Amino acid sequence: MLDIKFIRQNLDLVQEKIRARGMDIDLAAFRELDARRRDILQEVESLRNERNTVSRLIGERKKKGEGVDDLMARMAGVGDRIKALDEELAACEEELRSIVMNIPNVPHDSVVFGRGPEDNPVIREWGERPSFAFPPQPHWEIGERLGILDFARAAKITGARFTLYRGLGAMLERALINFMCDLHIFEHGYTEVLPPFMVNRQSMTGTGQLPKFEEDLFRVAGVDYFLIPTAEVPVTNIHREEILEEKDLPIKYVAYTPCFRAEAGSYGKDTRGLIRQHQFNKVELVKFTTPDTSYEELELLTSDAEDVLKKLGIPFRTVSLCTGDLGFSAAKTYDIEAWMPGQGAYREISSCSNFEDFQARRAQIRFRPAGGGKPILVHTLNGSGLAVGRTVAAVLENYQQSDGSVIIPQVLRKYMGGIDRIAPVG
RNA sequence: GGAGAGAUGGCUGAGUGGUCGAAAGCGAUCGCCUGCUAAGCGAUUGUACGCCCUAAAAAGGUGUACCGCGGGUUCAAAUCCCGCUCUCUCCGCCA
Repeated sequence: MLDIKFIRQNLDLVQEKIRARGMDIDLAAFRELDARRRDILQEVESLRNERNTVSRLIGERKKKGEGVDDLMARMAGVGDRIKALDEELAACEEELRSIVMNIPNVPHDSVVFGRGPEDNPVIREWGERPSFAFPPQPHWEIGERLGILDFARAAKITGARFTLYRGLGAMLERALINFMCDLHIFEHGYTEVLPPFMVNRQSMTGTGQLPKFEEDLFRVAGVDYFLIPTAEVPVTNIHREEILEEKDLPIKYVAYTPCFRAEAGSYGKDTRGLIRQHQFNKVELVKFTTPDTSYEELELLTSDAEDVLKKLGIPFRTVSLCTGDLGFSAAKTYDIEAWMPGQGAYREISSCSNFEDFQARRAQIRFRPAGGGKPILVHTLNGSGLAVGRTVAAVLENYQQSDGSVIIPQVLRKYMGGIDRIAPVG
């Protein structure tokens, strides 16, 4: 969420930035509620002041054995008035809060204006797209033919948008998870964490999934817990309501977790293959930084994620999301898109964002400056490093051979007992 | 699942209705002392939201709230009552 004071002082700017995102929120209601809140606050606080003063006086008089009837009479009804005003204030603040919680982050100045994905500028491209002497197959066909991806049985076990990995397919997924984690831990200096896969409502609110996006989440029956849609949620909330030390920043975490998404409203999109699943594995990078280093750290984080594709030898391009495509909480986002020859398209495989203090304010994550002084909100960043299922898809499509087999990229072989190829059975 | 104990500031820990935002200690910061370090002495040391001051901010002044969370009783609640959450101990069950 944005700073209420910032909204109050920059009402027009905020209004304009919301429009650039293609949203329309009327801030007139904000202005009105904000003013009313301060009026009520002043009234109730002066009443409280009176009550505190008189109560103290009653205490003193009683100690001396003097009468207090006149003071008691004066206080009659004051309590009720305070209570009534408190209720009014609470209602007012609740309304104000729901407006502010639904205001998206302000895009960074470097983010270009645009309506949707087609307006995202390409920042860089890497790798040479492989050429094939045969029509390259999409990964779902490769996977089913090799007997390593079984969508039909997953549908029987659970339903649509689930996958059963089998044999070397399961091993490939697991190898990728280990390869990615090791790379980020040993070469990029991240600390590994393994968080809970369910979180409470407060955590979901802290990172911005709630209150606005509840329909995208799986909720656990019986308790108010949610399955995590990304490790960003539990990992960012590690430091919720904490004051960190500046010397400890930046803090860099890497976490492998499964992710669970309801994918409401995506019917008919990406119905085949590993691209859009209700459950998928992801290795996530999360950083906590000072405000003046967060954009450098975003570049580094993005390059850490790109490094995975470079080491796997998979061509990709990196785009910067335009205002119309930017997520609710992000100030700036780079999407890394892997080349998928079987689909003849680049597909998102990682999304790296700087949230500035938007999540930190909701989650109250601060740091104490090195020289002392008041705590300052940290900047939070995260990015996929990478989405594992989509990486399996990219490996299958980029490394497919004319005989129907798939070569295992060199860097993964030590994670697969030396196996260098997935060959068709028989 | 059953029984019991607990939750107070950066940390330890006192406080069972009235000048308690909260003793004491530790830690931290500043100053003094000291050849250096240590020790010693003195001072300062929570967060949020209003208002005043300010061009604005910081600083300062002032008010209010916060002693796990939410309600209640009372002129007055860290303190009494109710509900909830979490932690610990014991018992049961269990991967």
